[in-house]
Amino acid sequence: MAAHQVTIKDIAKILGISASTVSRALKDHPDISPKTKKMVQAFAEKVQYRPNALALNLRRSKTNTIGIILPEIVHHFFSSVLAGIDKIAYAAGYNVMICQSSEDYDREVSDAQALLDNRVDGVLMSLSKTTHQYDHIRNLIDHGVPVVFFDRAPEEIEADKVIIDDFTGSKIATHHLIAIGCKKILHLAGPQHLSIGQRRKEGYIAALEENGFSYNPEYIIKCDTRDEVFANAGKILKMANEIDGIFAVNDSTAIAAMQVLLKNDIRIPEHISVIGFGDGPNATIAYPPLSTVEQKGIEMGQEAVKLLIKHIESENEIHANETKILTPVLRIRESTTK
Amino acid sequence: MAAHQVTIKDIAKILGISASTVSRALKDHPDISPKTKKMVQAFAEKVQYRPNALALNLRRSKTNTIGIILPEIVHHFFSSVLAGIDKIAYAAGYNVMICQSSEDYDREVSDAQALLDNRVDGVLMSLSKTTHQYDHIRNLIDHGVPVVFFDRAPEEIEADKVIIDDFTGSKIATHHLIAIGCKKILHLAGPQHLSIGQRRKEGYIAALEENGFSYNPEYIIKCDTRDEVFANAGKILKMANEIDGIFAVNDSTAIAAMQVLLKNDIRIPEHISVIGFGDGPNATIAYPPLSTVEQKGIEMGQEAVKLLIKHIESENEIHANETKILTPVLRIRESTTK
DNA sequence: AACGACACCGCAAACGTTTGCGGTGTCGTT
DNA sequence: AACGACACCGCAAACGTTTGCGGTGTCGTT
Repeated sequence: MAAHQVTIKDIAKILGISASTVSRALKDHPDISPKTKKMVQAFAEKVQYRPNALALNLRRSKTNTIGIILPEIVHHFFSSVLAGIDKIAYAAGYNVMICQSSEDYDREVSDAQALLDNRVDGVLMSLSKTTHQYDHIRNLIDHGVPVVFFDRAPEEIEADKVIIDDFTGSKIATHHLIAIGCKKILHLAGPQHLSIGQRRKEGYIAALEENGFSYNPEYIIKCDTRDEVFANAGKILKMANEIDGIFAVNDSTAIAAMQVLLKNDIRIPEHISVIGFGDGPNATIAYPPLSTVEQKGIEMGQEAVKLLIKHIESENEIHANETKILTPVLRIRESTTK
Repeated sequence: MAAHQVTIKDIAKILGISASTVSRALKDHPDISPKTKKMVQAFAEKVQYRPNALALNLRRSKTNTIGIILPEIVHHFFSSVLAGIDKIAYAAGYNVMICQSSEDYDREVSDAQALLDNRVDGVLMSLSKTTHQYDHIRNLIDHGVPVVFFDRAPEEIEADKVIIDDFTGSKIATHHLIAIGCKKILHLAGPQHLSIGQRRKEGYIAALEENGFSYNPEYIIKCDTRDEVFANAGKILKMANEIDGIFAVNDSTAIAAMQVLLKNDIRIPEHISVIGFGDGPNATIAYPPLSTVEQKGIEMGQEAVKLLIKHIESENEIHANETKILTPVLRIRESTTK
């Protein structure tokens, strides 16, 4: 056991011909006689010859591998994106190499370097929350590695991007709250240096203004994780008498907020209506089922990897950067059904 | 732009020395004079030289890459395992190449082949539900690729394995139901050709017998996904009058069952107590919060990759296969708190 | 008889590294 | 003067492929 894999050289030696002939016979090159081809192909089949991908990669300096850098694997949205990527990549004959930055800038930088060292054909990437500069990304691009961003994309970098229309999405969500009668809406917001956090806040503000409501900065709290909700529970409960609606930047924040409110006998949606953003499986499992804005991770992954493969395989044609914007859809459930 | 990466040859040519000297200077080999070392190292630093991983891999036929084959990425348990793997692997200097079989045997076979072609140093794997034969795995092992299974492992294959003690886990869960007064307990079971499904059923049966209950085969339904619960809703509701407890093979099945029961005005836990298996974030979000058996995905991933790395780096010492059994812990929540 | 056309195959270099081995040059010692 | 010890460096082969180029052999044609 631990048998070494049979190589072209092995076949050549055993069959008494040169490695070049074996190589050509295997790929049906016209220079090789039918008799030799048959012999080589039959023998290769018999010994289960498989080309060594390492050698191929080195030769053509192409690896048929796509690198992925994302903030967290254990996160329903990102793992759906992964699933979408994987499906298309597999069908197109690419492998995927995955790195998670764990929302850490330094890790993101070293991941980018590792992918470059391994000569991946392209990189799919979503920024970590702690990333404020982009030299590691420019480094990839300067070395000819195509980069496509999904979800969290930097405005400063020219590249293909697949994002959802966060502005419109949160505008729709806020409009919905207003439509069912909410007048004082709290926004649990994401970090403002990520366009995603910023856009969602802007959509919220725009919806208020379109409805002639004055926008109250006190009704915006930076709070975008379950833990932050619990940390800010006092603050939120103190406002609970004033407000009648909450729009949270993501579902798990919305759900945690609902749990805090329910525990303090504040009824949802009768007292406060709540809407989230994302539509993972949690939304349907939550109590009450959470209204939210659907953010199709699988579709985002598929679109991103399609753009990347197109870029990779278009070789040296000039490449015009594309930004694909997915339009979000409102999913109304019981948390906003009075 | 699209600048090609600088190589040892480039450095050698520019500095007017041989590639061998550059190579040795970079790794501080004693044969090289301090002056040359300084010169090479300074220059390499300046031009940001990075070794080409492809060439290194070919040379030492080692890739510093770990292959992973798992059924689904979009699944909280598996994505936590991934996160656990990634953390340890990254710290140890390994990259990870991930393939999802999507519960499809053919895909699993071709994934295994792809990992072999890419000469990964080892494989971490959890079987798909449709895998009933193991030649693709034997093929890996026969070619000297260490394989470590996690969670879903075949009994027929000799290899390192990290599993949880499914038998004890479900025995504990069933005992708990009995302890709070349940006498007729329905088991929503997993597929019986996977040891995981089988063991959990056996634990359920053992708990019944230890308490002197007769075991009723009609109280076992093959049903281990949300969709299957909805498909079997009629059957389950028909039994709802007789039974007073449900032990489901996993959390999402348990939660779907609770939703079906609640919709038909059957109260939980007053009328029927429900317990699951897994303890993902869904359990705390469910209504009522779901009692379950904790199955630490992150820890499982970490243990599995540690075993694998140990195997990889022990080289040619004889390797005794280990099976690591993680002990599950009961998490009591409101779904079983009368 | 000589030449061209064609079929078929192998040499060698290349991708970017590493490393055993041998070679040169400079000392100090006898 | 000759030798040994040592420092320092380069050649060449190797990992497993691919591919341009050239080479040989067999025809048929004139």
